[in-house]
Amino acid sequence: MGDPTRRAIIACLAERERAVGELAEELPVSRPAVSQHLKVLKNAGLVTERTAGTRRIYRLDPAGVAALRDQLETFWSRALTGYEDVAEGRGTGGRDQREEKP
Amino acid sequence: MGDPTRRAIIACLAERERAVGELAEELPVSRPAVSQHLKVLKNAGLVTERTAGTRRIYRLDPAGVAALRDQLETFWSRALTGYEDVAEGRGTGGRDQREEKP
DNA sequence: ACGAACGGTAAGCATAGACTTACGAATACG
DNA sequence: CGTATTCGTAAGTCTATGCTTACCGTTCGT
Repeated sequence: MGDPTRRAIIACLAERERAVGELAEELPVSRPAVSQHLKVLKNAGLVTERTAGTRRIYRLDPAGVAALRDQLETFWSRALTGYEDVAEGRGTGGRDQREEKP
Repeated sequence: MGDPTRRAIIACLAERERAVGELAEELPVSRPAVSQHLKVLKNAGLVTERTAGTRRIYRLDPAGVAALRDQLETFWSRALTGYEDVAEGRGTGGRDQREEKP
């Protein structure tokens, strides 16, 4: 979604890959909060995880980012050109799953 | 924001301009809810208002839509190419005012 | 001029979700 | 082995905000 913290995380990871603790240091929120955001972003296919010792390095997934970018582009371009049959119920994207089933 | 009802309104208005009541008929929410969304969208510069008798016809504002589309495009493209200095505090866009001052 | 249609606003409620503290699991290190 | 580091998860709180009902103003029709 359009949460500021979420966007900040994206921006930080755009700069370079980071561990969870590193992200938490640069952001005004606690480390668990960052962890939760990363979980969502991972489920959305926007970031990938890499384990290095006790640390988890997170990295943007170019494919996922490009996919989301294209879906947004499609939606807003259709809004401009006048087409429809989009966003009637499921939302903008198919890339919307939220949680792994517990 | 990324609210489903908000997107549905955008999609409806992309098809053709509509009055408030018309939108409320096609959506699963009440008329005042639509009215509130339209207020936000108007403040965001995404729709324009036209009075026709007792009815208010709403229409997408191509300029505003294009502006938002470009800002999103910029943000996500930077995420892909690796740049930063975006979304550090104010959010993605300057086009973020929420309410007219009371 | 009176009633009806249309729509914006206020007030209140309820749910989503973002955050924090507390705890447990996994790995590195002496 | 025992301790420290790093991180994920659970539980609970709190705020933002999307929706509804109720009310009022404005415009049109007869």
